[in-house]
Amino acid sequence: MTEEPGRRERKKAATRRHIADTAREMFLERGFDAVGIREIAAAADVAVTTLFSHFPSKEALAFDEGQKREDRLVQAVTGRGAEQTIPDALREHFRAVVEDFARPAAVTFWRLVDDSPALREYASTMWQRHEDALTTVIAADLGLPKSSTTCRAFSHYVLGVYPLAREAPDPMAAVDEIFDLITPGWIEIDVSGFHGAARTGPEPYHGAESS
Amino acid sequence: MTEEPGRRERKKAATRRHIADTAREMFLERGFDAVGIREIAAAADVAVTTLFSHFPSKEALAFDEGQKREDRLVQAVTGRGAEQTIPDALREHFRAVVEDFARPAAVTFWRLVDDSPALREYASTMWQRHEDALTTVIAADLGLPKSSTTCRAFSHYVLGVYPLAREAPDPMAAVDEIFDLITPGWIEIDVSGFHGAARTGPEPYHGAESS
DNA sequence: TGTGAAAAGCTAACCGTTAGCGTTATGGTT
DNA sequence: AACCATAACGCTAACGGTTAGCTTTTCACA
Repeated sequence: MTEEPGRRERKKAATRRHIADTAREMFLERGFDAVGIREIAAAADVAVTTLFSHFPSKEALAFDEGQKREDRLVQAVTGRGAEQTIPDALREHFRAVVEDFARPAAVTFWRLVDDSPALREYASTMWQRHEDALTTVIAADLGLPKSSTTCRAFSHYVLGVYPLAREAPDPMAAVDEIFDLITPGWIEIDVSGFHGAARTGPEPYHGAESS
Repeated sequence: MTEEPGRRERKKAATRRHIADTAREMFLERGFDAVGIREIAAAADVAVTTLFSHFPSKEALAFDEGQKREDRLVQAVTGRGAEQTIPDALREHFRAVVEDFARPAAVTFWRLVDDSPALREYASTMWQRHEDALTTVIAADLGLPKSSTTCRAFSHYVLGVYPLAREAPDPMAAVDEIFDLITPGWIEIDVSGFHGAARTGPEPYHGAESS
């Protein structure tokens, strides 16, 4: 599956990387809104249609690692230690994310985002998608239906750390504050399983899906 | 202030209503994405520029009562009874919202929204704006800074009921479930004031705003 | 070497939105 | 009663992101 990619796929990946790099440079230099798609395509020496065959939108050019971010989030839940609860795993994950946000490259990137309404909105819809992914993986882990209100509420609450951690004066403290509010008392009200450790063999939910 | 509007403002309001009505009809008949702005303007017999002088975007044509919704939400906090806590006031508010969602007109409207990615995204950014408004009003009510992590986390959590209440099989139960999770134990960890009643004279926060 | 498919390209548009500028109607002021 | 500032509306033309339709190039594999 992940064998030698072959020349074709290597070239494709190279084109993709070249477009993204060119765009990022231009964005950082002149701002997201001040750079047009046609300009980027010209600068990268590709056709506009080629650009859109690699990226679904202009915003996706700037936010390239979005999928990786989501994968890491899901991984934090599925790949947690056998003795670790879901909230603890997520706290650990977000502490790492916050450290990542502090990197100089990340700082300049997020400044770029803050300067563009289009990018800000794209970011918040990205958190939304992450929320869906987190709900799915937690529900699967606990053997609950994806539509479980508690699962959704929990994921929604947790994903709130993204914007908070970016805007708080002390992001790491904000993360801890958020997770400290998830007391056993809160969670145990409805889903005692949340504080259980990782399952060895998850029992998938087989409830009703549609009428 | 709210005196006789005068012929000018009456005509303006009439134009606005006429545009919105025309658009809503067309949307319901053919779907949001299948109707173009130029078509709507032609059907309402106004210029495209006139349309955009009344509504900031195509989506705003469908989502007309967005601002009213936000006002009611804020009102639920500021206008709550002297003996009512913020969570209780919000629970009551959202129970009413859920009943509103059940109206036949609302049902068809939200079906329209669900069928259009553009409208769905617009809705979620609307919840976002509501979140900001709720944070502001709660922070003011409690005399905390707007940037208070707990305030923001709380507002974020609460606003999660909008999508949940729309998608849950039993919306009313979902609302109660969400608010039942807000235990005194949870809130008291950080903001004991959340469970206090309405203030008679709020003491505004005077802390540091920048650097 | 030939063949089929993926990748890249070109042209020309569509669609939401806005800028620039002119026209008319209205409300308040002299 | 004449007048003017301005709000409301209209027209034209464009901008910028995105896509459809179709051709050309590049590669994998026989």
